[in-house]
Amino acid sequence: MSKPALSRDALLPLLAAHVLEHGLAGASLRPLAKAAGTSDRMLIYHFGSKDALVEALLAHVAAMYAQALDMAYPSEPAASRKDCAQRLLAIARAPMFAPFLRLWWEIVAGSAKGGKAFRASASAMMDSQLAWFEAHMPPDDPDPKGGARLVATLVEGALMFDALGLGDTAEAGLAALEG
Amino acid sequence: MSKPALSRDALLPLLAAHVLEHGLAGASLRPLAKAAGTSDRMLIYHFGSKDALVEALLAHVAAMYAQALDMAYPSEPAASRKDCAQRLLAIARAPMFAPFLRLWWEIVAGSAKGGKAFRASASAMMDSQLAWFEAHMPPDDPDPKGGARLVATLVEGALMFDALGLGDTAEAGLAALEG
DNA sequence: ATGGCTATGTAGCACTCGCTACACTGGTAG
DNA sequence: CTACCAGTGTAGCGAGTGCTACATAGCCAT
Repeated sequence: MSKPALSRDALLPLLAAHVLEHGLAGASLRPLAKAAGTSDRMLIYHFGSKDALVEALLAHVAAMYAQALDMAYPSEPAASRKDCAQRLLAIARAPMFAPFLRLWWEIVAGSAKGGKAFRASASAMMDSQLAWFEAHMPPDDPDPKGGARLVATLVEGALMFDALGLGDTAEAGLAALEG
Repeated sequence: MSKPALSRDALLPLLAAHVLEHGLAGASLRPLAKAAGTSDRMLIYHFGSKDALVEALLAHVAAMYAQALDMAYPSEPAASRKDCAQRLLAIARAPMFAPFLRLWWEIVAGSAKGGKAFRASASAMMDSQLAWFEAHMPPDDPDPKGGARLVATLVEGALMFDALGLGDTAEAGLAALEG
């Protein structure tokens, strides 16, 4: 109420940009502060602690991601689930998403290790994505909600292969899908 | 030739155990050394540098993983790709694999960021897994190799949802698969 | 003007990091 | 016996970590 926390909002985009470029793991206060044009002293002042900063940062990145998905909205409806998965994979592979994906796997790893903030951010990003996927399912799909989850599972699996440099395997997997 | 590097082999299992339990990200020399009953001094002595240690460690973990897969070999053949994916997912969810999965997502993240050792380890683990999956495909599958890649994509995607605490979504996705 | 609030700069603390210098052991080869 | 050398313990270096103490500048209400 009385603490509008002005500067957090101004800082977060700059911090997010730095993290998207350099990764979250090795992000320490002084480089982050430098990237945002301020000092470590002020980051702690505004966010209270590094943990709180990371939490706010992850929430911000999730919001950025949701917005980026909206931007990417081209999309005639797909002909089949397979077609849908292949199209969505192609979109996710666009260069603009590469930094997000690099960060995404860090978030998944953090979430797997039990990080609360990581999991919250991951859920937010996944919710955006599932909703977006659901909106792109073929119009004649008998179970769009389940289909979207299937497609999401496929696309995420394929993106994992991409992250490993095994894009071919991802292609082969999707190609083997019936439909 | 003349440097058999005895102790590396004795050290690696202990180091691997520590990393599987505590994660790779925050693994620094002194705790690692303590877990292995030696000193940071000796770790550097035996491995040359921390990077080299991590590289050896990841290779070792990949070998452990391949062996763990063999141990888990129960397996009547599956009735369908869907059945296959669901069975393999159930196996991957067994408690004995939980530490591997936690570490796995760290490796994926490291690989996505371009880490050479991470990628090599990930490829080794993925190769084991693909071979194992291929051996568990339904016997009447027209394209076992492609099918195995499809199933792997599905299982990895589902495991990612698990890591996010969204096991239900993973279930829903697999359930929506035809067959 | 005065006091209190938010915001900021400068220094620094206690700690951990990867890594190294130095001294010393034991065993083995000449 | 001597010389060497792989292996090990102790101590420490320089850099970086999250965070804090202290002083101070500007602003706004009394």
